[in-house]
Amino acid sequence: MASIKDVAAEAGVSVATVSRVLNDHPSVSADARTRVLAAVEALGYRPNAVARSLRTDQTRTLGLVISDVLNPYFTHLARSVEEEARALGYSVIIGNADERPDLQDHHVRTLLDRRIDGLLVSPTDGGSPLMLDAARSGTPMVFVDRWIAGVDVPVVRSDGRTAVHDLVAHLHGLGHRRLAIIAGPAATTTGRERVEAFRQALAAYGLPLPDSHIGQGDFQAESGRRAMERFLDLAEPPEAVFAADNLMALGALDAVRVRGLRVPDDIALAAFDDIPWFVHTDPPITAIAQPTGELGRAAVRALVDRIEGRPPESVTLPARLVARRSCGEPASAEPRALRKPPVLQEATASTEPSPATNRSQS
Amino acid sequence: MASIKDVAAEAGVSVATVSRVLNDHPSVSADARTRVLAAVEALGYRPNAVARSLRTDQTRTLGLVISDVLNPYFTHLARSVEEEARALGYSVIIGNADERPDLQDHHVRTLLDRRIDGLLVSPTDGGSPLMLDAARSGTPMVFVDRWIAGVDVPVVRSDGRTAVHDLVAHLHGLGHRRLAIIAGPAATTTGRERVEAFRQALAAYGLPLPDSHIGQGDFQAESGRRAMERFLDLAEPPEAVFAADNLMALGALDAVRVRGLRVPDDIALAAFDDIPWFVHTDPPITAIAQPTGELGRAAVRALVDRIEGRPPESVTLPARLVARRSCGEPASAEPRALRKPPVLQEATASTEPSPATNRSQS
DNA sequence: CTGAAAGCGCTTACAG
DNA sequence: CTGAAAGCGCTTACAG
Repeated sequence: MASIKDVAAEAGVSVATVSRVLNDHPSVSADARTRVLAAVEALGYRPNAVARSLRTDQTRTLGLVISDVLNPYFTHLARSVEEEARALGYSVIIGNADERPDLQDHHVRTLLDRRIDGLLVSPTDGGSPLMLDAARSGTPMVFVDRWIAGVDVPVVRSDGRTAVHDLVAHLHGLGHRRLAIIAGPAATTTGRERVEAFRQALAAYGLPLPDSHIGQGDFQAESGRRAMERFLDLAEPPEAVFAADNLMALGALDAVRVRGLRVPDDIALAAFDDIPWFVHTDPPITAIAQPTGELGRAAVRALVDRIEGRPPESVTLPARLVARRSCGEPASAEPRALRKPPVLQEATASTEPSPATNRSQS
Repeated sequence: MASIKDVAAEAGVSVATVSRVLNDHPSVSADARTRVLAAVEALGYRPNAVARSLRTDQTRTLGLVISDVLNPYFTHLARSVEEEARALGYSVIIGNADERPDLQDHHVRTLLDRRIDGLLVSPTDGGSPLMLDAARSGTPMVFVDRWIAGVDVPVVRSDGRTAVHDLVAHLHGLGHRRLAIIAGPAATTTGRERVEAFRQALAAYGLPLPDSHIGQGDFQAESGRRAMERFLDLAEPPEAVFAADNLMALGALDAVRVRGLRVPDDIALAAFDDIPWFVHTDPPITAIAQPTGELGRAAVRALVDRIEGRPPESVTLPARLVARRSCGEPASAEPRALRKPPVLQEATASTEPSPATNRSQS
């Protein structure tokens, strides 16, 4: 592979001049420039990014550590992150933690070793020493979706509180009184918050949330399945179950089906996180939708602000309830306004209609 | 951030000794080793991977350029690639081409600039000059899923021919005679092959495949939707439609639903690529399943063989038909053997039951 | 406008 | 077993 020396030799100039041409430095003669460019062309020369990074101490690369690539919510997030990063001249390296703190640490370490310019993370847990060190030692960092309390890192997330209240109102309106939740890990902010919001909303209706109606999940399908099985084994099973993420909802749906029962006839089901497939499941699933694409883009902007010395902004965007058919909604409840099928919007559009945003300084 | 010099100073040895300890070089005294290790610990030192790569001319990184991250098939593939790579001591950087040749080139270029040790690609098109150059210039490379003819690059893929024949037999057995296909781009091998296999299978039954029954898609949902609309507009619409990938099937399902029609009552639908959600759609979708995880792992092994100087092997694995309910199968046709819900197997297991494999030298 | 030189943080023959 | 030194491919003050 041709190096800058080869180019310099071919063009009859010094490597310094070649470097200047390559970096658009103003003080290069037109003549030198054309000769260098010709040499670059002739040799098919491409600068070695590794060498450049070593010298400049920047990689123009962002690290993104997500909790689970197989979760469409995070896939969507990752995609929007990469798009925005590319628009700003950065590459992104994705690390998949698979909801495992050890794997998360592995990726953080690898990313740090590669000297990425900044780190975007959606932590799987309350923060390993490594993660905390990274945050404190000044590595530019931004939390997306989930965050860790007590560290001075901007957070870009969506607030599902209002939407959860809307959901409970919706369930109540449909006549459901015995409500249950399949929660995410208590070590994650989203795991805790969704249960809290649910509990508060129930309280507003004077409804109880007994421990037997809180299933402990880990955001993965299998745990949703187990939690739903336990609910169904109860002497008096819940009438409606709210799964704190889409994969647990899928597992729960499985559990219901395996018993030969039906959603929503035998039990209602709703999920946090809306994904294209929820339109097509049997029945279509009522869910709380986050502005995922906008979240990813805002996170990148915050991180790049931080990297480039501008004050980064924490951002909180609202989530919203999308009522479909899995809670026993009457046929008319299917949102006719969404006739343009969401799968296509989500899967092919690079920008969602941007929702009203609440921004708050970090 | 502490450098090797700081460690050397702290330990009272030369940087060469520090380097030897870090790289497990045998000729280091026990004493020096302990002092170095202590210094590393004390300073929280982590070797700079950028500097190491520049010096050793290897990054221990693989590039993976996939056609579309939002496609669960590729997400699954990417995950298994990362797992196997990690097991072999490599990192992987994923580039999402979004089925766009220009974006694909962007990622290949970026990856090459970073001097990744090898490249795994599932080409979106017939091969840009850049891609061809890379292949010919000796960059270790392996094609996964899709490939480009005429270049000497090992291919790891699955052969769907038999499964497509099985599908046609299945459709024929259910009484369908007017069959149609939503094809992938002719510029991709999988796009062409699936149509070819379908055409041959139809011929075996003496069934025609008129041009009006070949919808041209691009592997994305929107194109499946449009193709299905055109089929439904036909004076005599097909009785069964085979979508050449899962996203186009989803789009097609949408188109059917929007017209107020039902699958399979009004029209049967089958898809290439099986994904966890197909179990839960309404109706559950009959699909051709690839051994995706095994494909990803085999591709990594082939690439690493190539990188480390061993002869790489092309691998072809069989795909298989999974009959469900979307083609008008009788209720008993739902695979009871699969009672353990596929969503959980796919989403949480890291290894599928390994299918019989056909291996052929590249 | 241009080039010689230093240096980024490592690894690795070479000499001892 | 150990260290001094060269060098990987760049960029960038510094001097001219």
